[in-house]
Order: sequence, then C-alpha cells, then structure tokens
Amino acid sequence: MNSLQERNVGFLSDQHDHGDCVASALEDAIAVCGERGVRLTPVRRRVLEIIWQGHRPLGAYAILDVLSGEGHSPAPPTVYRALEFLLTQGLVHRLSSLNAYVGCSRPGHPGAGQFLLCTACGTAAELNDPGIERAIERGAAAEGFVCRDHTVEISGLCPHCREA
Amino acid sequence: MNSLQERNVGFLSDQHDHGDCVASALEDAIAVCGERGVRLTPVRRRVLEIIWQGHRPLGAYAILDVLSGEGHSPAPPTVYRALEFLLTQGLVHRLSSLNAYVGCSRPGHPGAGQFLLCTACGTAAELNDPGIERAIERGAAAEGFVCRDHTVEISGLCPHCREA
DNA sequence: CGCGATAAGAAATATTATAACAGTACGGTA
DNA sequence: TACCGTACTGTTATAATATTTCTTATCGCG
Repeated sequence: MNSLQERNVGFLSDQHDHGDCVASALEDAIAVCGERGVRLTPVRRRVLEIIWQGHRPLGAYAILDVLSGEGHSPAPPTVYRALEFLLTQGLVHRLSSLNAYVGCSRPGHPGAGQFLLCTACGTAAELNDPGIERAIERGAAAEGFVCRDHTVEISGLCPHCREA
Repeated sequence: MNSLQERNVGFLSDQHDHGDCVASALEDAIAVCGERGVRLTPVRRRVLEIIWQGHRPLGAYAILDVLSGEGHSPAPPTVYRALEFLLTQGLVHRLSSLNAYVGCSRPGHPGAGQFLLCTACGTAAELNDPGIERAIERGAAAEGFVCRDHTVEISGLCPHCREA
C-alpha cells in the first residue's frame, strides 16, 4: 500500500480508480491519527471521505448537505469542527479563493501546497513544487519578511478543458 | 509626480508620508479612469481613498462603517459595486484569505501580484516578483495547465514585528 | 465505576456577499 | 435645450459562509 506517500492528485496521470483513492486516503488518515494519538471520529472520518469523493473542492455547506442526505442532519458547527480538525492534522486543505476544501495529497505532512483550479470543470490539482516554494521564500526574504504559511491558488484551464 | 508608476507598498522603504500616498494613488486612479473613459464617481473615489488610508486590508463592511460615519449610510451593494469597479480597473486587489481589499501598487496594470500579510500587525505588502510568477507559470505548465490568474498570499511576520 | 478531557448536538447569531427592482444622473444627439 | 438610452446608485430582501455559546454525550484512563 501507499501508506503516507504522496497521492497523485494531478491532471496528467489520474487514470486511477476513484474508490481506491478514497480508501487509501482514509487508510493514511487512520495511520496519521493513530501515530499522533488523535481521534478520527466517525464524523471526522465521514467528512474526510466526502471530501475525497471527487477532485472537486467542496464547500462546508455542500458537505453538510451530503451528511443530511444520510440521516444525520448536523448543524454547521459540526462540519466546521471536523474541517478544523482535518486542517490541523494536515489531511485537507482550504481553498480560500473558493471557500472550499480538498483532500491533501500528502496526508499529515506539513506545508501548504499550491493549487491549480480549473474554472471550466471545477477540479483542483495540488502541486508541491519546490520551485514555487523557493521563489516565494526568496521574494519574502528580500522584503525582510518571515514566511509562516502561504496560499497559492492558480486558476485557469486544466489539460482536458483547454482543448474543449 | 509619479503618475502611473509603481507605488512602494513594501516594508523596507515606507518612510513616506501617508497622506501623500493616498493623494497620489488617487491621482493615478483619476488618470487611469480618464484614459479609459470610465467614471471614477464620488462613491468609487471615496471607497478607493478609504482603502488607501492604511496599509491594512479592509473588509467591505469596514469600508461601509467608515462611509456610515460620514453621513451617507449606503447599503452593502453600493460598496461591493464600487469594489467590483475598482477591481476591474486594476485599482485594488482582493485578498481572499482575509476577505479584504487593498490598494494596488501599480494602478491600472494587469496582473495579480503577491501579498505579504503580517499576522502580528495586519499590514499587507504587495510584491510583483517575476521570479514567483515564472515559477508558478512553469509549475502550471508542467501539469499542462493554462494559467489565467493567481492568488498568492503569504502570511508571516513583517520586518518590524519579527523583532518585537 | 467515576473522573477529567475531548467531542458532538443544538440554537442563535455574526460576517460576507448577491439578487432584484426602482429611481437618478450622465452623456450624446437633434 | 429637450430627449433618450445607458450607466450608476438606492433600497429591500436574502443567500452563503462561518462562529459563539451552552449543553450533552462519549472516550480514555486510573
């Protein structure tokens, strides 16, 4: 299995089975939480699964709707708390330009990642590009700025949509 | 005057007078709008001034509050419409990680810019770093992605706050 | 079991943003 | 100048996103 390795969430080679993708994301999450002694409770786990169902970023209320269709009808704080936990553990990312959430391609790893957001089909791909990170670090340092975190969200057309 | 040149909004050499800064931003805006045949109406102009009062990003409702304290009490759409205009004309930027707006350092120029956001004092500095832009373009291209726009918001500590 | 800590439920509300429609001011033209 | 069409603003209502607060339940552990 690919425990704790980088999951492919790019555009170029996503010929994988989607169910597998969710399943392995979940395995990683269980492993990460186990190691850290934090609890991947049913709600948190279910929210993570829902987020991993697609490569499309999901809003908190979209997640809420899915949960509601399943019998539970939790209130917003339940979802936001689950998301906060998942963010803290590095299992999901928040895309602030979309107010939406996606699974993290490197569960449990630190670092922010960069995102390619297709405006046509709505998919998101995560990069962890050292070149971009270096350039940012360098640009910040030139201003005497100490970098703690970054948001890099690139919108445009994915390889599939640019042709259509 | 510095008509249409790049305004310094960095941390390193902001020893300028703040009133001048607002005034010259306004001059630039008037020039840009004049050239383009679009109207910098009183509301739009006032919103732009309010945004330029500080290096701190301002939320739409904060702008609304300032306007309310001045006798007008416009409703939210008035402010959002002014902001939309200013965004379209390249006179302000929106920081999506903060849901807030700042003046653009290169009024009227295309391009997204990158932002250094100090979590301690709340100031924002704009970069237009070709190195970062190249790295992003390159990273996107490697995934076959066509870049249309980008959001780069770096949070951390500015030179003043890192010492304190 | 019983205790302390962590998580979830529930209600209300805050914050950010937009839709829809009515009225007003502006700029061009005759 | 009077008219007309467009662009701008006012107003009301509401949507979408997120948080506060307090209560109740569950978990892990001694």
